[in-house]
Amino acid sequence: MAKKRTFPKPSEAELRILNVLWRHGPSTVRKVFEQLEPVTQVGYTTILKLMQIMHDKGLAERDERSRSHVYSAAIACVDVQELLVDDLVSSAFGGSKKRLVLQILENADATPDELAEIRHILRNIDGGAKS
Amino acid sequence: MAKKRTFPKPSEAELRILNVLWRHGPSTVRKVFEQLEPVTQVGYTTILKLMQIMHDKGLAERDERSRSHVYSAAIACVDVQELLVDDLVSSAFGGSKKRLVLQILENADATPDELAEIRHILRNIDGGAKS
DNA sequence: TTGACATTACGAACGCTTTCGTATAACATT
DNA sequence: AATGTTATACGAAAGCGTTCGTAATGTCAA
Repeated sequence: MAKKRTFPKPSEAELRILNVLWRHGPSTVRKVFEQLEPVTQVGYTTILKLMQIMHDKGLAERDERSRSHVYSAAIACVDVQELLVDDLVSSAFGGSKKRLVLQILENADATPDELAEIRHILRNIDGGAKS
Repeated sequence: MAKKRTFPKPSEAELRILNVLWRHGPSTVRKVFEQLEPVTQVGYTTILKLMQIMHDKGLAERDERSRSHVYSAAIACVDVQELLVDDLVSSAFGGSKKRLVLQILENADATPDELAEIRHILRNIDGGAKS
């Protein structure tokens, strides 16, 4: 059977940090801080604390060999995306991924023809879920 | 310009209640409780309190004319869905709805041809966002 | 070595969500 | 009217996420 990664759902602040780690690879707290500070306006020790917590939770790994610990994401971006999507789908789309996709597409500017096409393709998705 | 509904992001418990209100229409606390209790195992006064808070926040309206107040969703399902999707997209998909859709479709069983088709259609979406 | 600086560790506070116990009020039944 | 039932209102506690101040520790240059 397929391997099943299981990890806690990252919080919003944790997700911001994960995004930096995914984009920049293994980084010190300072590096992450420098990326986030202009945006979030948050202090250095806050980022530090969050990253320590992420390490405790298993969301991040760290290399302690040098004084400035080097953190890296312990979970794949795509896995988190999948978790969050599943979460959203089950809490706000009645468990149907199809509905989520359709909802997005309908709010976009696609022609009726294109939409019909997509509907057809989507028939595969969502095994038993209602349309 | 288009009307712009603005409301706070519903919490998880609030979303569970909203789902009941959307599905069943205007309901008393007891009705909502009866729907959720088997699933969430939570007490009556908890649901009551939550629904009162939702009323305060403007997420729900209530008719107090009869002793048992009748609550109804003050926001449309599709509006909440849009809010949550935008939230997810900006926090976990680099702001690109296209990436979200593609991610879902790739995890589904669609043929390469179909995927190519969808990619083509998606070119419209996501004005400037990178693919 | 000593002082300045950077880094980690720790603890605490604050806000928000979720939960429930208890009090109070309205209603129904006898 | 008295009693039991059902509703709302209120307050408080517990849990989690986020934030930061401060202490402790390591590093490096003068």
